[in-house]
Amino acid sequence: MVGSLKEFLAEYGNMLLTNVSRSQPLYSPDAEGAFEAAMRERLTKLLRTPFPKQAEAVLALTKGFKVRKHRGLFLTAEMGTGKTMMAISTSFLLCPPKSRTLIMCPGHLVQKWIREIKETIPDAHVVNLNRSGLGMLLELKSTKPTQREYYVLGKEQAKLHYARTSGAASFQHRDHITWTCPRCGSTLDSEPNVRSRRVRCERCKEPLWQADGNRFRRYSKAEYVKRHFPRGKAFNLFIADEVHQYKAGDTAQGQAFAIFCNAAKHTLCLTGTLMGGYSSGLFYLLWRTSPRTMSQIVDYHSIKAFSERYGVTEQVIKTSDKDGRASIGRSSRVTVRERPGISPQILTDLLLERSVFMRLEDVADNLPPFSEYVETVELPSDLAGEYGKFKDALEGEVKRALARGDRSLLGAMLQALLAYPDGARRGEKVLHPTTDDLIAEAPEIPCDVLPKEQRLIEIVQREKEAGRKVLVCLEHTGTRDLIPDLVERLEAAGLKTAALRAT
DNA sequence: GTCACTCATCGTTGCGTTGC
DNA sequence: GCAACGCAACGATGAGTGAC
Repeated sequence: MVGSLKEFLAEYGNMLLTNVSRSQPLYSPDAEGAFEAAMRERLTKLLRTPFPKQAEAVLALTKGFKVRKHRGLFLTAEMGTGKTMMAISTSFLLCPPKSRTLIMCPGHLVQKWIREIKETIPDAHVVNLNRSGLGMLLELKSTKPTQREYYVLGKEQAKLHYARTSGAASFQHRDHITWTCPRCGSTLDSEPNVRSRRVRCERCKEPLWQADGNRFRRYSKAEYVKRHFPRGKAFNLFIADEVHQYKAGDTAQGQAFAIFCNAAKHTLCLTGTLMGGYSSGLFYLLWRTSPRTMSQIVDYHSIKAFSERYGVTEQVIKTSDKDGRASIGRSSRVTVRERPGISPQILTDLLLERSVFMRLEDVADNLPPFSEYVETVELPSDLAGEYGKFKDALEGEVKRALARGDRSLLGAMLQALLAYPDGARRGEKVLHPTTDDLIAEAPEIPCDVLPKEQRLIEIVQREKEAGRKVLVCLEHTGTRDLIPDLVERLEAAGLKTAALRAT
């Protein structure tokens, strides 16, 4: 195990240096040639131009697809660097004027993608696929692109399918139920497990499940693309936003990602956190975006072998004496599990070749100055006293509950202790989540303006005098709802305030 | 019969989306 | 607005299977 970056570099630095110096980067900002010049010229046709560092990332990705003929590439960039802008610009350079690009993203980002495409690509035809029904896909199937077409789809809409119900015939007897195959009439041992699409009659292989017409009547868009669109030709480019959310092998989202990778000629994966600490998190993403390379390294069904090669595994051997009637024996059980940690070799073997990494610092020159600091404010003495008593009472109750194996108070304790300092004038009560018994109580503290609120008002007034607007984010906006109290005090101080709620 | 291995299942907390 | 659902991430356990 490696503790710090210093230790990491001490252990792996030489190996990394050797491998990196051996590899020839496909794109270098200091050695641009005719290809880059032509692409830079084409970038000027966009409605808004990428920042210089963003343009370099776009050129590198485009070159990876066009020159090195990669099928899938990764853009791993920190929040705020402009992943959306870079992906849209890449699609502009990569795809012909009559082309189709599919974007899968979290549902709340669909409108943002649509807006940014319209602001960036001249004469783009943008379609919101994140609606129920397959109408748009049916139309796509029978037509060819007439311009640069973009289809934006939320990951939930991509995966959601109809519900399944039993396809077996059931017979109610006086005191029990029996099931039979609807095709051959064979008697079944039990009701079929409809969660598995593989459940079939053992005798005639008839599927023993069917669509449940009494629930949501819908069809997964990914499944439709898989069944009705040509492999590798349905879309010129598939952009998977927040791709780390699709890393699992057999979840519905992971399957949808795999289907769209297969349906498109190229796949561009966007994320801020490509590696979540475990090597296995990259296994299916790499298999689905670079199947040819991965097939030379490890079998699709050998995620464990991949973890052993590129990650950290722990082997636990449990032994126990196990005498038989006429023998003396010892049995052991070995379990191998993956632990956090990734070999740097994964960078040189798989990632450097097909990734662009970008940090916020890289585009910092084009962004307004930014700094973060913590402003600490003391609790008023009466509130501090009550907070201490409340905390002690809660801790005692939680310890007693934990001794009984009841962990349900932990969340309540955390939220109550976080909320009381800001909501002191309302008091705080903690009830048991299941029994509703009163666990602990903190009194209301009458206070016109809390010190923290006063400090916030001073900061907002200072910004206002400098001609700047202020965005204030706070927690506890649901059951406790601290927003009205804060708005009231800001307005009393002569500040114009608007509450922006999620719904 | 033993062993190594895979697969399925359960339970937990928190978050977000969908359907009603 | 609420319930249901899906997902991540982890640990634990038991059933089933094939090689030896």
